[in-house]
This record gives sequence, C-alpha cells and structure tokens, in this order.
Amino acid sequence: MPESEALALRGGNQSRTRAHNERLVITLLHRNGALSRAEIASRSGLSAQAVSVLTRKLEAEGLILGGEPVRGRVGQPSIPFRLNPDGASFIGVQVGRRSAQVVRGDMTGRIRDKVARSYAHPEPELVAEFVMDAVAVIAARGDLRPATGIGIAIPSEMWNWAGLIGLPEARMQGWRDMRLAERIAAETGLPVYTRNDATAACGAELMFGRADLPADFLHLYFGYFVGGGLVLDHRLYDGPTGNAGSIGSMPIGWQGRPRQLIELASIHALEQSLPDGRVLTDEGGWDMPAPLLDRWLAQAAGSAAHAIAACCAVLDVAAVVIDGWMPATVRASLAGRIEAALPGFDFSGMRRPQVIEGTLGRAARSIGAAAIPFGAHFLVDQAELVPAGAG
Amino acid sequence: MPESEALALRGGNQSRTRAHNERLVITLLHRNGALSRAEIASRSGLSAQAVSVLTRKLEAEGLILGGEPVRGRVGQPSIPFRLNPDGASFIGVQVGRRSAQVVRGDMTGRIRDKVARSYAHPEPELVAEFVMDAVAVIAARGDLRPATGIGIAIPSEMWNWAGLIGLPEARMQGWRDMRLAERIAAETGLPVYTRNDATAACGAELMFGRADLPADFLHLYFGYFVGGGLVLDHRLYDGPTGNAGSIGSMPIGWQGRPRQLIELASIHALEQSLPDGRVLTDEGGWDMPAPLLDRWLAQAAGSAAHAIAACCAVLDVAAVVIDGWMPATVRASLAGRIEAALPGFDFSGMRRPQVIEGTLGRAARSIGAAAIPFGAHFLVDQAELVPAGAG
DNA sequence: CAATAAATCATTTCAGTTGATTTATTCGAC
DNA sequence: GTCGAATAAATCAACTGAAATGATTTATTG
Repeated sequence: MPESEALALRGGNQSRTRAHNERLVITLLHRNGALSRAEIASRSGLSAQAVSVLTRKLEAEGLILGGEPVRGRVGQPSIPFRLNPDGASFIGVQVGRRSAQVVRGDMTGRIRDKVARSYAHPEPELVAEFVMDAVAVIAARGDLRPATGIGIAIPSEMWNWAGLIGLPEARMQGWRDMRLAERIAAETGLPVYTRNDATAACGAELMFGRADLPADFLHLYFGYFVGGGLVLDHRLYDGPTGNAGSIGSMPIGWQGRPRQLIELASIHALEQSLPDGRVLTDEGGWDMPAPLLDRWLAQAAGSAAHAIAACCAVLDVAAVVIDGWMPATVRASLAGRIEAALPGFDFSGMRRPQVIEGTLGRAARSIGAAAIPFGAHFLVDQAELVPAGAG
Repeated sequence: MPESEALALRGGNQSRTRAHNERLVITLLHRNGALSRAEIASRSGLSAQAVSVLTRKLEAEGLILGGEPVRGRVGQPSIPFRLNPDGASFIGVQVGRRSAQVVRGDMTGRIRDKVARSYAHPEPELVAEFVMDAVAVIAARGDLRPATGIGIAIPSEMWNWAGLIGLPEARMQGWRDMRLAERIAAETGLPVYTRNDATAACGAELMFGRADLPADFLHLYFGYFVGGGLVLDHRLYDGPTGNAGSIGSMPIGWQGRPRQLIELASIHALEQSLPDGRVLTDEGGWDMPAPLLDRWLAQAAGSAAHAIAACCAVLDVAAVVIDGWMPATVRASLAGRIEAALPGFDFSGMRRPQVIEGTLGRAARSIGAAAIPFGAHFLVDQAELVPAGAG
C-alpha cells in the first residue's frame, strides 16, 4: 500500500470528527483572534450546542481563554474566546550558515525563550551539539507547559554549498548524514519536524505574521542566501521534496550571462562586494558606504523582480512578501525597489502581484520552525504532517 | 464572514463523515480499479464493518459493482468491487477557437456520447446557441442515468485574444458577458462548473489518464494556443483566478527578443508559418513539408523547455506531461525534442523533470470538463468545488 | 478437520443535532 | 424611571446515526 495514500485518504469516524472540530475551533481563534461561541458556530457551521461542548473542553484543558462578557448589544452578553498563549509551547530550531538558534514559542507565536550561537562556519558536529544542548536546556525550563513538538528550519542539502559557505567539502559532508531530527526525537521523545529554512520563514509569516495576506502568495527571504516559500490556497506548499518555492535556483539573465538568483540577491553577494571583508549580521555591519549598498539593492531587487515575474507566469499569486534578516530600513528599500522594478516586466496575460513587506525579520525562521508542531497539532490545514521517523 | 472561510473551515458531523467515507470508497476504487472490501478497509483505515455497510449501500445505488469472487487463496473468496461505468454520467462542454464539443462521460471517464461543431471563428452567440442545444440533446438521451452535473472547459478571457483569433474586437466582447455557466445552469437545473481549458485537460489526465503519474506534475497542452495545468500533491491546482499553470504568458528569450511562450509554441504559430494558409485540425492538415514542421517543432520544444525550466525553479515538479490535439506521431516527436532540450538548461539546485506523453489528445479538454462534476460529486479531494451561482 | 481470511451480526459508544429552555441584556411603551 | 417585549447567547435533555468492537458465520485451502 502506498504510504502517501494511507495518510491522504483516511476514513472518518466519531473520534476523528471530534479531533477535527477541536482543531477547527482553535484554527478559527488563531485566525480571528477572539470569537464568541455563537460566532464560532456560524463560521464553522456547527450547532451552538456542539460549540458549547467543544469550547468547554478546550477551556478546561487550558488551550483557550474566555474573556470579559461583551455588553452593549441586545441579548445576553457574549463571551469572547481566544487562544491561551500559555496553552502549549513549541520548540523551534533554526540552523544557518553563521548562527543557529533554538527558541520556545507559545500558542500565539511569541518567542518566550531563546538560546543562540554564532560561528564562522557551520561545522556539522559542533552545531549539532549546540542544538542538542540548547533543546535540552529550553525543554527543561519549567515556566511553560512542556513543548508539544519540535520544528527544525535548515537549508536544504547544506552539503552542496560548501564552496559558498567556505568550509571544505569533506567537512560539510557531515550534514548529509546528520539525521538531526531523528537524533533530537530520540533524545526528547517529542515529535520532530524538519522544513527548509526559507519555507519555514514563509510559514511563520502565514501563521503569525501580517493578517492582510491573500490566500496565495510568494514569500522571499533574503538571508545569507535567498530562499522562497509558497502559500497556495492558505496552505504552505513545500512540494514533494520540500523545495517548492525555493527560487534561489531561478536562472536570471543579468548583464548577458545567465546566473542564478542566489548569486545575485543574497546577502552573501553583498558581503562579497564589500572591500573590507566585514561580516554582516542581522544587527551589525550595515553602516557601509551608500553606493555599495545601493549597488547591491539594485542588483538584488532587479533579479528578484525577474524571478517574481517568472513565478507569476506559472502561479498567479496575488502578493509577494519580502523579508530577511536585515535592518528594517534596508528591507523597506529592497521591497520598494522590487515593486518599482516589477512594471519593467511583461505581465500581459497575468496579474502583477502586490509587494508586501514581511514583519518577522531575523526571527522568521525560528518562529517558522516552532510553527510546524503548532500547525501539526492544533490546526486543521496541517493535520497530515508527519514527524521524523514516522514514515 | 469571508465566504472562502465558510467553505474551507467546516465542522464535521455524522452525516458529513458518512458522505466523506462514501466518497472515499469511490475515490479508492477510482484510483485502484478494483478492490475487495478488506482492501478498502485496510487502505482507508475504516473497520471492515463500516466498509461492509458502505459498499452495500453504494452497490444498491448502482454506483459500484461487485465482481466474481476471487478464489485460489486461503480463506473465504474476496469480492472485487469496481466503479459501475453506468453509475452516473457527466456532461462536458469544451469551447475552442475552431470548434466546440459537448460530450457525455461515464463514471470511468469514457466518452459515451458526443456532439461537435467546427467554425471559422468563435462568434459568441452562435457558439453559445450550439452549446445550449447540444447540452439539451445530450441530456435528453436516455441511455444513461441523467447527468449529475456539467463542466465547461473554455479559454480564460477569450475576449482578450481577438487579434490572434481573427475576429473583430467588438464581436469578441460577447464572450465577456456570456455567463454561459449560469445560462446552462438555469436551463438544465444542474450544477455547472467552469474551468480553463488547458487546466481541464490536465485534470482529465490526472483523473482518467495514465496511472503512472507522480503526485506533482506540470501538464502542457498544445492547442491552437499553449496552455498549462498543475497538479500539486495529487490535486489539480488552478489558483485564485483559475489561471495557475497557464504558462502561455511565460516570457521566453528567443533569438534576442523576449516573447511569450504562446507566440512560439502554439499550433497557431505553426499554422501561420505555413505558406498555403491551410487550417490544421486534430486529424487533418498535418501532411506538410517536413522542414516546416521541423522548424516549428524545434521552436516549440525549445521554448517549452525554457518555460519548464523556469517552472521547475519554483515548483519542483517530478514530471511534465505533453499533450495536445495533434497526431500522436507529432506529439511523440514534440515530447522527444522537449526532453532533449531540457539538459540545455541549468538545473543545478533543482530536479530535472521526467517528460511524459499524455494519452488523451483531442478529447482531453472535454473529458476534463466532464471530470469536474465527477470530482465534485464523487471524489474526496474535490469536495469543496462550488458550481456557478452558488457563490 | 484445522487454518485462514472475508464478511457479517449484534451490541455499544459517542459526537453532533434538534427543539425547548434558561439567562442576560437592550429597547420601547407608558 | 419602570416593566414587559424583543433579542441573542448559551445550555439542557432527548434523539439520531455512523463507526467501532468482538463474536460469529461463511467459504475456501491444505
């Protein structure tokens, strides 16, 4: 029996119905902030009685909180329910080229706890040790409920980027057989999920970012490299290999020679273009001469706009979200330049997407990592996610 | 309340569970051909008892058929169930630039009845009249169960193609306010669904075409124009406006000037390149001098390969299916050339997709049209489709 | 006749629905 | 201003119906 089918085509029964409806209530509160039982009933199509039972149970479990009754309208006052931030916690692990961090996020996506480490190069075993330790430390802190699950946001196939990362090929091979998720799962006994880091950043924006996002959008994350994520029909889509929307490989014709977006628009490229060999981080190093930054902004925005145009020919997304670990002012001008560059492409027969700035910056990937178990356990859209080792 | 949410986030209950499980049984039989009750139970996770009840009901309704008991293995013989071809019928309407056809498909996607008409130009009202008449005629024929629903496969925004179609702009405007779906729905009282024609062709291949397709693929349909369709995670994805995967608008750098794929790879382009002004159809007109066909094949395959490469940078599809209304031999060489052209593009960091020939040819779009109500009524994946007028 | 597997039977479980009822408020008539 | 009508939220009690469970029947092979 094909495994995907076994998972995708499941029969329904009473307990699954109940599980689905509980997730549904949580999903509605997650999306709308606060709703009365009556509003939950009308939005879900469930009867008032069913909602009454569901909310009572969820409140007893501490997953949702009832607020002050709302008066001022005819009839009995309604009680607004919202997610209890302390209802559950999730651990997010983010591994990058220059740093890694482990966070604990709460039910509303707020980071409640964080451990970070920077390094010159991502030595596989050293990074793994840090992560394992940090997860243990964070999981042990008792100020929140024990974590429900762990998400890892990490670049796909890190071992292929040895050249650009500046670590010998042989040393990078350690990443190939790392099986970090399995190791953490074995250590903690919790379900562990892995996702491409840029996709995770996209998921963070979808779940905990701006509320005005359309049902379908492309998300670009400018990190040491550029990555992308896709939201289709309100769902994060990461494709059969988890690399959908990774438009870093998009070929861009730039000054004659075709190059990949990743070479043109990464912060890596900016760093390389600086004469003093400085290291850029999310906070420091950006006080560079304006012409240097400008040149990179022009190149990055131009090539990103090209990639966006190509993407829109296939996907008809309504918006593009621009984010990355850079100062907010830089992100703003990057987004502005991309928006300005888009009309230069031929959008006949397709829609030109709106350009929107992301809101999460540096934290996007680790919040996105923590968002994986959140979604897997509490939201309806992602009920089918499977942790490492389960397949 | 946002409508999409009302549809997307529905609560579950017993009757919905039952409806889902009935669809699930049908979906499993649709995908697997024939299964015993025990196999259905193991694949769905339902209990044997539940499957027993479900299959008995579906058999009584004539939707599925039990076959001869399979002997030869230990234990009680198992009865293989399969879909009853005559269990239901669906009407598919396909409107093109040169012809329209209305078909009746059965439960297995076979065309059981067909009415077609050719024309030099798609005069809006004349075509609409033909379609309305043909639907009435086909719906009246009593050799099958009355149709469950009607699907329409039609190019998006036909009115924008006046120039290429060769009909005055003013006359084409009739398509803009046609509301063909509403008219047919009003006439027949049946649910009517509309979908882009190339997307419909893709859906036909997904549901009734080759069985060896991966979960994620891109489908190119070479018609009078070129269109595309996308299947993501076993589901036809057509995006917020129904134009996802319509890669006809993809910009292609070809001999210096950037052009859209539609100009380079359409059968329209081939026709224009022929000196004798002949008209190409799915059967006739293809006996042209080899160099002329060759030139078009090279151009179409080259530009399609370019579009495929761009698409793969975003989407990581495992395969590309090539189909169109052309002789099978032409399709075969087109697919072969596309496959040969792909390695010329830079696929580093992404996967080079397999090139597969489609199987449905001329009939793909009308079968795909009939497949819409089939999916909407009987398959689990498409339970959320809404007919015209319901929104 | 034992083993095996499919399929069914009889009973139980439980989640949501339905329709009546309670609760808490605003609104309008006097 | 006070009181009853209207309104809306929320709950109660009884009912429904779908699937699960465990025992049983059926049909086959060995």
